[in-house]
Amino acid sequence: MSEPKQPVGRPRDSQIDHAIASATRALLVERGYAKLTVDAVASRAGIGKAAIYRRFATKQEMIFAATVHDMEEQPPPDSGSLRGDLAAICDIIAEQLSTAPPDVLHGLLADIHGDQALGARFSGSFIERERFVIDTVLSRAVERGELAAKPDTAIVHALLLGPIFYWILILIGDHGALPDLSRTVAGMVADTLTASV
Amino acid sequence: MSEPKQPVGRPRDSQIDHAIASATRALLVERGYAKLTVDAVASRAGIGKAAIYRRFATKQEMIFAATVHDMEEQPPPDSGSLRGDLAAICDIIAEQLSTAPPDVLHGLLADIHGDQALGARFSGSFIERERFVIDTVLSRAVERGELAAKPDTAIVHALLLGPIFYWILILIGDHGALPDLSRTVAGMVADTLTASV
Amino acid sequence: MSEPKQPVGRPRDSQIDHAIASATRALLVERGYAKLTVDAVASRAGIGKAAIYRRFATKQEMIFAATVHDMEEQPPPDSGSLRGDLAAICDIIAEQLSTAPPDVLHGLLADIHGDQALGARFSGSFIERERFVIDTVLSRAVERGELAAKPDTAIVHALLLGPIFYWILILIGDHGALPDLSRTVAGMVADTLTASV
Amino acid sequence: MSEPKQPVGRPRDSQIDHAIASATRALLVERGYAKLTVDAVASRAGIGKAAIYRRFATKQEMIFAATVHDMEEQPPPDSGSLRGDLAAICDIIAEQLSTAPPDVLHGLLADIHGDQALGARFSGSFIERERFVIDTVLSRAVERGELAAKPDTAIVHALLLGPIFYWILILIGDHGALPDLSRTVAGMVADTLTASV
DNA sequence: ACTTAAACGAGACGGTACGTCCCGTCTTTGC
DNA sequence: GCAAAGACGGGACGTACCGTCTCGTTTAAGT
Repeated sequence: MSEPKQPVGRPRDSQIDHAIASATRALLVERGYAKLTVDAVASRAGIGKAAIYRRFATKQEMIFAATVHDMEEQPPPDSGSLRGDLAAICDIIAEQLSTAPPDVLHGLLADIHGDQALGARFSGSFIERERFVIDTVLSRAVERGELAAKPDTAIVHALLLGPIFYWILILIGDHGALPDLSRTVAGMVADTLTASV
Repeated sequence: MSEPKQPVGRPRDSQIDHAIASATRALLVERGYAKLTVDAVASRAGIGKAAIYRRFATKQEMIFAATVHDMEEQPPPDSGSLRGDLAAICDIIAEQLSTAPPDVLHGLLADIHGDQALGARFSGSFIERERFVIDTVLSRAVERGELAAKPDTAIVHALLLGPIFYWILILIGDHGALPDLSRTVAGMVADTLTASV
Repeated sequence: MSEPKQPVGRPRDSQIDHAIASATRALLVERGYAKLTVDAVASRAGIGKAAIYRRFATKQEMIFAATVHDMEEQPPPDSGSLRGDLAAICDIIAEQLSTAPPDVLHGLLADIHGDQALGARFSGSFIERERFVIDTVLSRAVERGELAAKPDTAIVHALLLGPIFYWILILIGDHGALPDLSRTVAGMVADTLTASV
Repeated sequence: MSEPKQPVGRPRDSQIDHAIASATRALLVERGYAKLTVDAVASRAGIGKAAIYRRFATKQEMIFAATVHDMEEQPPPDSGSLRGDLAAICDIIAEQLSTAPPDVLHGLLADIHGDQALGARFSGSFIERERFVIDTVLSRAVERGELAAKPDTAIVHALLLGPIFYWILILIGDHGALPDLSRTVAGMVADTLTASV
């Protein structure tokens, strides 16, 4: 009846999972996305290539796991006001996007949307996580009476994070301007939502 | 003294330029960005690889030329109101982004930002064009008295187009919802700008 | 002082020895020497790879044990005449070589002579056995008065078995012609030896 | 009607054919058959691996071409007597086999007989060449009246070269004894053939 | 019965080579 | 004197196999 799936044979070495992720991240920073090779990751991690391909079907999945998948979950902010919550969400995203080398972001997104399976996993992890955070914040605003009705989460999602992504990914704008942009976006979206009550 | 570059020898065949661009676009649609090879483009176009590399330094430049570069210039809209102009800008962008396969957009962006020269060309063509369009629209709004002062064009750029790009590139959202999103974004930005007077 | 190596712990399972040898032979026939893998042998035998490497240092030793080593010893023939004895020796060898797939013989020989230890074992088992058989037959011929002096065993060995091996291993000749070849070789060598008296 | 197959495109560089063969032979001598890698051959030859795999489907075909296929043709000896001709044939073969590293011979033979296509090519080159040489020598002996009828070439082939191959490949006998063995074999076969008149 | 120590099936591990693919360049022949 | 055809050096990919190494379990011999 139960399916505890007690595994036979030698179990996977979880240290190797970490070693792969670490080596991948280090090499992404050192050499950039385009120059990253699986052999280099294996060599840096002190393991064999087979150990990588036993875990990931392709190089892209490995990178995905080492970056997007391993991002720690962020609990929804709770500042007491919708505007404050939205600003916090923007700040966190801006912070996360700023720390990654810019070509990694593009390479990663290109790979994600060039592979059916990865696209689904991306939606299921990062996108879904953001959706949940925004949804929670909006629900609290409704409870507080700031909003009369909960608006479409997906639309708010795009309105809120779109400008941040665009600034970093497309305009390659000054990162120093990001806090200002965050506040502007958050305020604009908050005003729009409360006004439509 | 003059440099009209009077060409010696057989001139380049302009039909080949078109054949390359056509073959590239066709293969991008058929196979996707990741599976596009220069050999395949040459074969499909019925030409030799040398003819491609005589025109473009890299595969990325070829794709760039066949996609971004060939986008026709759009004059700034002039609907009479800021809100209408912004909505028109959003609609045009949404339309252009919708026609391309999504993985091509990501691949292209990744290549653009992975190559110094292409990045500059992209800024000089697409980005600069949008900047000019938005700047013109904002200036007209100031003349009309809709705005007290012309706000930072780059910020408006991000606020306006960010959500559209995010919807299409990151969320892979329903294209049917794009007109609504365009109107929402344009209204929101217009309200924010006029309110801050 | 004594070294009976009284074993502690679980004793080796002799059924596994047979399972390995059987699986090895079966896979050699089914897939050929080049395609034989240790994993396949283990899988076919229903055992783990460790059980194989506990018994044999290398894949080559395993194959060697499953083929050469298991050949039963043949007592020297005693037909009453040198010619008859030599023909019997040829027939037995031809019979043994015919049963094995030809690529196995070559693979085995290559491995044997590519590995010091295996080469010595091969010399000590197969070669030495043949040498002894031929030596015995020649000695009996001397006793019988068929030969005046015992000729160099190694030379006779080569003269006698060389053509058989060559026919099977190099020419990949018709096996139906082997009895004829055996008789021809035996007669020729016998004549040569007796003529040189 | 004609099929001169006038090739389009850049022709193969015949220097590369030689470079591959030379590098292969050099590395076979330096490292032995088992340690030969395609990458090492490419590196030594100063070429890319693709240039090798454009010419040969597998590593084995490459080695085959560099060794067996490139052996210069030897015209049939014509010493004036059957015995002399046979001895010459034996001497040439013994000489050729002696110069090659022993593990190369075994590895080569194993590969040849482990691959259908290579086996056929081997028969068509080396084996056929020897067959022709022996056939010519036997025909001349018939013309000279040394032989009443031409015996089966394949049988003579095996009788003549078998002992030489066996001595070198199986017995790993002393190479110093080869001239003696050659003479013994040639005399024995010549006697047998002439006696059966 | 209980301990002990090795053997066992399963399969992960480091390493090495394979054969494939593609990029951007170079070299022919033909129009 | 350019164009197609395609060979070239280089380099990464993903696969396969070897011989080793854990795991948790089983089996006998010695207590």
